Amino acid sequence: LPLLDAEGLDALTMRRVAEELGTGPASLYAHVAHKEDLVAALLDRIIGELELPGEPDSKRWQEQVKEFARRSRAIYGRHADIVRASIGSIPSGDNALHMIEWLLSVLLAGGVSPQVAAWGVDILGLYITATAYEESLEELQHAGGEVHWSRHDRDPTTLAAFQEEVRDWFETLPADRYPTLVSMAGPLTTGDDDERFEFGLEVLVRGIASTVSEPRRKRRSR
Amino acid sequence: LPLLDAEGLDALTMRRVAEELGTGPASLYAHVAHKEDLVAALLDRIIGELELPGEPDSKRWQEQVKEFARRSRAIYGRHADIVRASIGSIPSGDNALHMIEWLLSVLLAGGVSPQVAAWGVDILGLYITATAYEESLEELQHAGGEVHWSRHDRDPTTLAAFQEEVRDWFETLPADRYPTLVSMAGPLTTGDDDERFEFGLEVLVRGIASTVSEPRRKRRSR
DNA sequence: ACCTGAACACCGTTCAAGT
DNA sequence: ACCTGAACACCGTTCAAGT
Repeated sequence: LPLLDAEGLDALTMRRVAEELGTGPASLYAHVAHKEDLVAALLDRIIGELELPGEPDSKRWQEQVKEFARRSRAIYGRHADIVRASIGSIPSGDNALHMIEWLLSVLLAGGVSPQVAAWGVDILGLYITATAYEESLEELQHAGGEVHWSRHDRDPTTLAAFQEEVRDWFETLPADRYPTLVSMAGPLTTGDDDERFEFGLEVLVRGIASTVSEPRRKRRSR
Repeated sequence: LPLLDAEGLDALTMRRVAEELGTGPASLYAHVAHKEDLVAALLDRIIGELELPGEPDSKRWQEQVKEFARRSRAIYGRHADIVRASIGSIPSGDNALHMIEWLLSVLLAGGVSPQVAAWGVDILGLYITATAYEESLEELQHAGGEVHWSRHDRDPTTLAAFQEEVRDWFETLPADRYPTLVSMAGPLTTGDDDERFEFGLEVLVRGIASTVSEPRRKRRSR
């Protein structure tokens, strides 16, 4: 885990792990069948860090789903690009199952149909992991041949400078071929990762909520 | 390209490509700076296969966005797991820029705000590539040490058998720990890739459309 | 400008042999 | 049951040397 956090998934080779443990690479195969096994175990360990945001509450289901997504993203963000290992696999560890169990029951509590809840879990998971993976790539720092992860040196100054650079690039594209791209250089480079993540979350939750038929409003609430 | 299509991105090593071209791996570095360059060129070549679904039409923008997504998915599906190379990078090839230009103008034609259009392109791209990547992993076939890609041998019988297997697995989970998972075994294993893709697309387009304030309906149309 | 052979510094995994 | 050294069959990239 320390090796992963410091240098990322690519540095997590059987040889480096073995070295860290003071042994040779072949010895690891007494404990795991493949490298994949080792990474899957590490991933479930990390998913276990997630604290689910309370009991399903039908009145707050949309906020609960969002809070779940935010926490998931934060945890992946803390562990380099481990999330890459979770893309395209239904995680089946104990911690992952608890997570899915919780998310399903929140959606059901919200009045979402079983089919939409099932597929909704899929698409929310896809969104969270794909976003976290993209963001993990931004954190990658090459320094003297070594690769380092760092979530917090993206200070506002650096981000602003980077966005300005990209905006300039958009603005200098040939306006006859890409008129919209050129004119949208501003919006295209607006917003940090947090804002973008919230936007996508809002789109997804609204889309899922739109499948729920509004219950008749009570004459007097309370 | 034939090597990619037949054996996938992992088989696309500098050595194999060189062999295919009747030369040695070092010779490739006279034409590309890194392997990444080669893969990026291949990716833009493939994005070029996409036929954009006509001029932006404000009355059909939602259907146009969906059709664009379907075609993108289909093209990635035809080329093994090349889409993996596009995750987490803003593709900047000529063909990719045209694609973004078109999608932005469709969203704007639909009355979506510039900011939502910009972020909407992001999230739609994320959805398409992440889905296509997940699906590409399903197509992977190991045969005698060799890896093969095949989109069409997922016949309905095989799919049904696979879904039944997963459903049985869900149903045999401990019901006291995972009550919802067990009771939802049915919905969780319902639907093929096409249905799931359409569902996610519907959710996203509804979510984006929900940001557009409905224009006053004309008293008499036509 | 383009190509080459040979090498460097790595990989995941296997396997016979040990304790 | 667990561990080991050595090897196998690979990687991407570099570099001096060639045309």
